[in-house]
Amino acid sequence: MTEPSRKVSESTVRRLSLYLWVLEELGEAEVATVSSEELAHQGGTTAAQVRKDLSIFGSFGKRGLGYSVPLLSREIRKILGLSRTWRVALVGAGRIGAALFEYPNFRDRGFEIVAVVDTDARKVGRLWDGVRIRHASELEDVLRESEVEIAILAVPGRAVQEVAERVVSVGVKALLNFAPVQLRVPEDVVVNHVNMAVELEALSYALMNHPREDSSA
Amino acid sequence: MTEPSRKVSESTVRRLSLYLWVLEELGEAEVATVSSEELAHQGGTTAAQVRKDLSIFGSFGKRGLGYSVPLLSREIRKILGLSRTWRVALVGAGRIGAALFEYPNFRDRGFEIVAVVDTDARKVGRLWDGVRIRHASELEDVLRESEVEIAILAVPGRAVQEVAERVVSVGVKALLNFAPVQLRVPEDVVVNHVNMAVELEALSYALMNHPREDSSA
DNA sequence: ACATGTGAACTGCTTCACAGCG
DNA sequence: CGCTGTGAAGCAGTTCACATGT
Repeated sequence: MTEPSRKVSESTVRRLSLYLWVLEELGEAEVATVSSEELAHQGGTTAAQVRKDLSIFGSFGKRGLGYSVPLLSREIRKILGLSRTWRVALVGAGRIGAALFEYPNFRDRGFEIVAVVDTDARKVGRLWDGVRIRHASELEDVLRESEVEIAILAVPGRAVQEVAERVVSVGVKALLNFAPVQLRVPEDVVVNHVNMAVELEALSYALMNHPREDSSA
Repeated sequence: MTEPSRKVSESTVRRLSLYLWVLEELGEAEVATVSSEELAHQGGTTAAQVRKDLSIFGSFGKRGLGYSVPLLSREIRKILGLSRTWRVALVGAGRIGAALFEYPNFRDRGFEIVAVVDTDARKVGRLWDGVRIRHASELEDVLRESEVEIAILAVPGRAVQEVAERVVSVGVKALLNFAPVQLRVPEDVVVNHVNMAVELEALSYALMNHPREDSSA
């Protein structure tokens, strides 16, 4: 069973993804079985949380024993929708785009980049590992031809809202946005953000408010 | 006043960072004043949330009017600790590292990359915009010499825990980790993660469970 | 009149603690 | 006996609604 018994929170989904990383590492190390305790430790959370997260989708463990590593891996893959391949477009072939394209974990996890577009005429026509870079003016055609399901937006902030609208206009329902801009999209489109500036600024805040090892003592 | 009156949540900090992006855009457009309503709209949240977030740190608005764009920008910069410069090291000069180095928003926001290290002997010695790439074996020395406060870890997953420990050993208290691995660090060290795989997998989950526009009707 | 600032209500995530089962 | 699975309790973050101030 992989039918959630209740509404699933965003954070639960993210943790499942983390558990999967841990499980695959354990799998490579030929570990057969793992406790919620151990999974929690390596995944940066608590044992109770692990059990709660998993229990939403079913009972995958054996009492007194723990979870079978290969079985739980398989179940989480199913839950997250990673037992199929997703067709992904990369919009923007700049530095970030290039880095993403090379990121080995994407393909391993079933995300196949089937289309790349850019505005830079010098890049258009080049082959990136078998994928020909097309011009951004053809964006809609490319997305349709390649039957793209997920678009990664790696374009400058000022361009991203317009790009998002064009992507959405051809029926793409999932976006991963790297620009530091909040996208406005229709309700039925899911957007996730990777905002490195926000993460750095959160660090800045933390440093400010946790002055090194206290000097008042 | 920028003293928080109460415990500040992680999410509040992240939203402040987003508000700041919006405010700076408004500032460039010469907008003088903005309501919580408008800030919320552009920042992807609600008006009440905006007011709550800001009220933790003080009263920056004028009733009946809204918030002064330049004033609020300045206040949020102060709150987030962006009125000073942070000395940042980039550990790992691969694709992701290169992309980060070029990311213009970092420098604009006061994050200055003052050191770069890599394990690849061919890269060592090269100058990246005035910063010489040093060998990873010298990591600790480099961090000390350059008085690094924040380390960006852009190294492969299998290496990142060891790198983190070395970075922490010389007193760096803030890490931004790009590897899909949960880091174990001492309590007084802050770690933020940028995990593109997790974001993509969350999209996958969302797509699975929100089949396009329902076919049962 | 209008938009902020905020206590109070609400919602939902996390933690606890233990019953259930291998 | 050990570890999972889970209702119940606790807590944190969000939303509501209005008093406050300009």
